[in-house]
Amino acid sequence: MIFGFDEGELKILLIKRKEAPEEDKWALPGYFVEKEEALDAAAQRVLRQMTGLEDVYLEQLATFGQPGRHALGRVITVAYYSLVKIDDFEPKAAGLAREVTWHTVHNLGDLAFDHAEIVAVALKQLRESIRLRPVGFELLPPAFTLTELQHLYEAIWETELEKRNFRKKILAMNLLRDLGQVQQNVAHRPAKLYEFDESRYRALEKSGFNFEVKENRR
Amino acid sequence: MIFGFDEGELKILLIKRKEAPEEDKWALPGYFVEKEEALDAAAQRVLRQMTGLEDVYLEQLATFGQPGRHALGRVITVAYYSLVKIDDFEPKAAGLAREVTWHTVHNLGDLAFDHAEIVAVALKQLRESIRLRPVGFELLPPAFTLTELQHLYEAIWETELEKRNFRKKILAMNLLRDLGQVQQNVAHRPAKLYEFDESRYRALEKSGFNFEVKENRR
DNA sequence: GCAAAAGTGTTTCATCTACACCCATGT
DNA sequence: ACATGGGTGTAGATGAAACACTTTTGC
Repeated sequence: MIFGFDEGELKILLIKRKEAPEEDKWALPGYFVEKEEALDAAAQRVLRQMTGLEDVYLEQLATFGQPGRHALGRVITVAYYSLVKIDDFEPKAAGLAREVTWHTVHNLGDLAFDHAEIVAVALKQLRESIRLRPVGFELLPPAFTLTELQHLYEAIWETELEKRNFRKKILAMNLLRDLGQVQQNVAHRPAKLYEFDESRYRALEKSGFNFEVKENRR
Repeated sequence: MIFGFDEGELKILLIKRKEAPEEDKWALPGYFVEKEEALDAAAQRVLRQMTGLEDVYLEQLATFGQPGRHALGRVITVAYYSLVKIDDFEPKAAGLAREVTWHTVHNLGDLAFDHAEIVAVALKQLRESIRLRPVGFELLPPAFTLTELQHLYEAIWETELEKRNFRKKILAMNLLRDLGQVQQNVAHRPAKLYEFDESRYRALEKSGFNFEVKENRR
């Protein structure tokens, strides 16, 4: 699964299959693991083939192996999900795909095979994951505003957060570096741009710090 | 992986292999998935064959598929872990096993294949899991004391907790039912026995309650 | 009566929550 | 000058942390 964030919405990259079974249905991108290939390497390879991206956040999710989940025989899927910065690439149809596009993650409609279930599991994990680890930043451009970050959490949690407390909480963690720059050409007071300070996070983590964002609803 | 809790220690059930490769090394119990068997069903089957137990907590952990991790060919392992009440059964050697015994989970020594890595991943997940969900009770007998529960957390987290605050926190959740019974034949004031009220937990969960045990070190 | 663990209350401090107004920019 | 979102401070409530002593049993 490839997650992205754009226009305030959590998106997922789907392909429209050009082959049976499940021809013309939307499906998760994926392909077979090679004979002597590690699972992580296979996930990275498929991701690279789909997006051209390397060095992105990639994590194993779960393995799905119900008999009968694929019409042509027993297929066991080791699902991975990755978080990408959505404007780092332009989706192009290739391989199994007739079309490749971003879909808003809520209301995906029917998906091929058991892919709806896989997406549901991924979403559940993603929601937990952004709460307890600073992975949300993987979905944002290198420089972002606090409001963008808040909208990211709101999109993933499907909730609205209280602005002042969210900002206070995030800034109090001391993990964002103020870039000294502001937005350009916006018809309102321009917001400050920040970047995530990964090295500081690693240092704090070692000394027992725990990242946590509370779900402080509005 | 089969976790148990006994004598204040977190234990794991290991088999001593009676066949090459890795003969006579301690290994995680496991076996092949059948041709038309679901993964969950296979995990349950292996667990039943090892312990005779059914209806226990069982959860998929992760999938391990490095080429070369098994000497005789490519083996991909879908690891599950289960939490059992340790005195519900007596381990008996069978199948691949020359011996089957409980081992204290810290300082396991060398394990067969990459099983040490699998145990490490499981431990990490178990630590998170007992913090955020009431799964610790799966490791305790149906009636337990608060001190036993505390020792369970201490064993899994490898830390010491502050007694009063731990008890206050746990009791405040209102998830334990006082059985009105006390320990028998102990050379000190007998402790009250409690049971976990699962139906109350399910109800609270639906109305937005989140189980969480803080790591309040002593 | 002594050893051993069970059980309990309160104060202090930190964090969370709720809330309303001024600021900087483009048009 | 107005519309738009950016940005901030504080008081009150809540929860966490730290602390020592009394109780009940077996021997």
